[in-house]
Amino acid sequence: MVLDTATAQQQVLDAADALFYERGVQSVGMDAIRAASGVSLKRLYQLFPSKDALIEAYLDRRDALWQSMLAEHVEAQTDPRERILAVFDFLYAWSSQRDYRGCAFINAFGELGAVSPQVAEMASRHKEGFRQALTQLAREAGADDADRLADHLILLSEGAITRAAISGSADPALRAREAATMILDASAKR
Amino acid sequence: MVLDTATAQQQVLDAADALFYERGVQSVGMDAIRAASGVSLKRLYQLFPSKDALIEAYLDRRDALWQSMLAEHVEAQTDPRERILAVFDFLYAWSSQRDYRGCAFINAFGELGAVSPQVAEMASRHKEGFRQALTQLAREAGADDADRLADHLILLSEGAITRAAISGSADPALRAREAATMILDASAKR
DNA sequence: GATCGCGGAGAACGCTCGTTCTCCGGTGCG
DNA sequence: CGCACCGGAGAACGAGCGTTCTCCGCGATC
Repeated sequence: MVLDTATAQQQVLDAADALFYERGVQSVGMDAIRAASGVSLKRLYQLFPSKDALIEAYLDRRDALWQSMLAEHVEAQTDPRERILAVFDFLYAWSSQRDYRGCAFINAFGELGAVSPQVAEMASRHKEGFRQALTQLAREAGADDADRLADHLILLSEGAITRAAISGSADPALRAREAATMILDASAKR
Repeated sequence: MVLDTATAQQQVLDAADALFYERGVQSVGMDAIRAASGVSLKRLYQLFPSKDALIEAYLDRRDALWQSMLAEHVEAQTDPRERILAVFDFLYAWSSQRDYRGCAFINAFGELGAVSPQVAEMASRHKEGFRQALTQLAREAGADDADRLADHLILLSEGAITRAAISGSADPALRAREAATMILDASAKR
C-alpha cells in the first residue's frame, strides 16, 4: 500500500495519539505504532527521525486540538460569565469520553518530566496557554483581579481533570462548575 | 556489609522512594535501586520478589507518610475552619520542598494506570482516603453538605498539587488556600 | 579444624525496544 | 525494454532491564 506523505503522517499521528494517550508514552513501542498506523518502520522514521520527535509531535497536536475544543465551547456563549462556565462544560464533555485518561501533558510530565526537559517544557507551555485563556475570560468578565480569578479557576479545572481520570467518572467536572460559580459570585461581590 | 532484614528493607524502601519519585517508576531500574540502597540484588529480591512488589510497597509507604504529614498539620489546629485551611498550609509546605515532583499516585497512574490495574487501584484508594479525610473535616466544620464541600476542596487541592509540580512553584497552594476561604465563606452563608 | 550455609558481587540470560540494514518487488523514465 | 530508485516487510543490531545463577568468602556449628 503506497501512501502520500500527508496521509502517512496523518495515520502515524492518529495511531501515536491513540496509543500514547491510552497506555502512556513509555509503554508504547515504535513497532506498535507501525502496526496501528499501517506505515512501514522505514517511512515512519523518515517522517519522524526518533521517538522523541514523535512524542513532541503528539503533544503539539494534543495541545492544538485541546485548545480548539475549548475555544469551541467557550465561543458558543456570549455572556462573559457563561463563557467562563463553558470551560467546565467542556471539561465535563471531555472527561465523559469513554477513552478519557486525563491530561496528556500531566501524564507525560509524570512519566518523563524529570528525565526529558523537552517534555517538561511542553507541559509547562500547555498549562501556561490554558492559564492565559482563563485570564482573558476573567478580564472579559470584568474581574478586578483577573489573574487571581484565573488562578482559582485553573485549580478547579486541573483538579477536575485529574480526579476524573483516577475515579473514572465525569462528576468532578460538575463539582468544579459548582465551585466555580461560588468563586465567581464571591469575586463579584467584592 | 551485613545488614539485618529490617534495616535492609528500610534502605531499599528509602532508595526506591527517592528514585521512583524523582524519575518515575519505569525510568528506574532495579540495579539503580541496588546501587542506591547498598543492598545486593539477591537480598533485594528476597525482600521484594519483583519490581511490581517493590512499587506496591513504595506506594503504600507514600500513602502512609502522606496521610501522617497531613494529619500533623491538621491536628495542630483546633478551630474547625482552621483545620480545613491547614490542609492547604500542608500542601504549601509540601510543594515547597526542593525535590517536590507532584503526587506520586498521579504520576504512577499516568505512567501505568492503563497497564497495571494494581497501580490504578492504589491511586484510586489513595485519593479516596484523602476525600474521606476532607469530608470528615467538612463535617466537623458543620457544613450542611459535607460531601459536596469536600469535593470542592479536593478539586482545589489536586489542582494545587499538579500545578505546583509543573510550574515548579509553591504559589498554587497559596491560591488554593484563598479559593478555599471563598468557598468556605460561600458555604457558610447559605 | 572441617563443614555447611548464608550473603555479597556481579556475570549471565532472555526479552523488549529504538534504530538501522538488507532484500526485493514494483514503478516511472529514457 | 532496461534500469535506477523508492518504498515495504521484516531481520538484525545493540543497549537496557528484570530476574536468576555462579562463584566465593566468612561465620557458625560439632
